Amino acid sequence: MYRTHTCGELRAADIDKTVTLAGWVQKVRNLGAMTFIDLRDRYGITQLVVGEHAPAPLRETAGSLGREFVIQAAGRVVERASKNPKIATGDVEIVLDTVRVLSRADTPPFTVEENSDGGDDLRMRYRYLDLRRGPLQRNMMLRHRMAQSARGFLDREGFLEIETPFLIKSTPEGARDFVVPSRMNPNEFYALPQSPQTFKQLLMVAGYDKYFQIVRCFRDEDLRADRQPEFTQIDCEMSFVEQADVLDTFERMARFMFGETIGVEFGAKPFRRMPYAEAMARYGNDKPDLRFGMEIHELTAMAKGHGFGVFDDAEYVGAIAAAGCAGYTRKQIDELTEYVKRPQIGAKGLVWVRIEESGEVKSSVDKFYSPEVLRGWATELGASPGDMIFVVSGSRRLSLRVLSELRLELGERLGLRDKSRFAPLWVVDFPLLEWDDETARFYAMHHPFTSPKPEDIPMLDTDPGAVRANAYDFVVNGIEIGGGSIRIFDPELQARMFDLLGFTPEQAQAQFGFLMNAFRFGAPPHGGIAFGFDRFCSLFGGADSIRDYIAFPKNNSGRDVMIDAPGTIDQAQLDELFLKTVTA
RNA sequence: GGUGUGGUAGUUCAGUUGGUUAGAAUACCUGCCUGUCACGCAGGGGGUCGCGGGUUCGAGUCCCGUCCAUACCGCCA
Repeated sequence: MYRTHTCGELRAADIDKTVTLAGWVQKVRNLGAMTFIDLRDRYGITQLVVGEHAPAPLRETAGSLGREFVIQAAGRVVERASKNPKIATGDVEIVLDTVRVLSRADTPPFTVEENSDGGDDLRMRYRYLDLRRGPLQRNMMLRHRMAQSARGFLDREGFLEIETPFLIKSTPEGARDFVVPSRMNPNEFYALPQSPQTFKQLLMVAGYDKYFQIVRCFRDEDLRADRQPEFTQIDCEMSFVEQADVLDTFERMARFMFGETIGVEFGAKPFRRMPYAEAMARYGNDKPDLRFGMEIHELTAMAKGHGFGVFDDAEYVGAIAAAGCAGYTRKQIDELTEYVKRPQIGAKGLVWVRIEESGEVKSSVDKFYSPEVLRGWATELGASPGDMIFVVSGSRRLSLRVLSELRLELGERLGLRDKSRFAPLWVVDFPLLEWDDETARFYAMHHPFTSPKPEDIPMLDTDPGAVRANAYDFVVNGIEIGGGSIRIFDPELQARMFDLLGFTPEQAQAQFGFLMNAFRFGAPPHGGIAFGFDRFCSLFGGADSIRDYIAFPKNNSGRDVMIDAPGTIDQAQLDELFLKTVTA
């Protein structure tokens, strides 16, 4: 037996016990006659001490220990002369009788401590050392607890966890696929799933009316702080449900996970449900951050006809009111202007209206607008003395985008985006289709299996762009955590959808024939949802990046810098995969 | 594919207008130290200034190219 206790469990009650610990040496403090050793494992840190009366070999071994050596140390638990309230085991220490080096270690490239001195790239290359650190270990434990809590909830609700294949078929729609060559089928390729979407629908046809899977998904697209090429979804599907049933079930799951893993409760009131159109109009965004107000108000009618050409010619004029920001200096306003004029956002300019504490209004457009008109804007926005109004104009689409970015930036600057607060909501009634100018066709906003709202079905022929879908997103703090829909289960309607999306019947049959065929053998009404589990974890952990919630993530270029993947393969492997048809 | 930021000691960074032998902290090594827990004190070693080219009497510093990292835009049904 290598140990009797972990490095995190000894307390004052254990005093006088003889114990054996094993772990990694975090730090050696040699004071001459006595040596202190911080011994770490994933449960905590325990201080070991070798005193002046210890035998010479023991003192020698203790003095020779380096960072990250793995040792086994035995001794007696004693009360500390000076306690350390910063660690859980800080009341006690172990007076060593023996210490054995189980494994030596090179000097680590960065300090393996709570706050490492290493940069991101280096920590990624030595991820196994980074994972020894408290912050990463706590992230991994949070992730584990969240997975267990979701699994437990779904199990109790009668969901079956069923695995679906990773080697499937490539589809041209949606994200790029990772492809895998097939040795036994020369010049043919599997694709890794972007999601188990079609399989879970087939499971519904098969009668497994409540399915879930905590499953890896793959998308060969560019990365972000919150996007990895392989990521994990809590993927769920239910039969004989309407949208309200799905939202109810997974709202309960979310509440359960919040409560059980981070102790956050939301009270009895259901999560807010906001139509997509309302989210766009009030927040300029389909995933609004509801931790703060500062809503967008349209001023188009009020702003036109006063001789200010920029607004007169604009399709849309809109504004937000920043509470308490009337004191913003010219420099601060310029900064914000520059911020929204960056190419990523694309504003042409930013008009400001200052409402002084005295009630007097001042603006960058005083030449065109009387104080009465500007006060009218303030009333529309609900702005009070001491507030600053920012006005943006242009196309509706661009203006809302600018106002959305500006709102989030101001929220950030004003400290309104508190990571310890959570504002969940359901965004519902997404458009079914999105027009793409470049290819001059409609694309499914969610995916081609999403059902239109029954009352909008007549518009499929007259105005497809206006058709709303039975699709919903779960949004928390401006982050899309989950999304799903009620699916089409009528083969006729599904065929019509493919037609709208520009598929010929042959193409539809070739791509998705297996699903449409299945629907001909008794498909139940069904729908579901998938949660981005990595994002869920980083949200709970209060982080912006999902990387520190994934044990072995990829870097910005999709590389694993630790194992140096992807890499080339040798010619023999290539030959086996590709040359059979050529040589046959 | 695009834009911004960065690349200097093992590590994190500073480095002025282009000018002597490129610095600090930390880590590492040696010595001293009986209550440390960011231990302390004294000393020491450690540099292809990402790479390639150019301008210049002279380049860490300026220019061009390139690679890498990172944030974002495009993209992500």
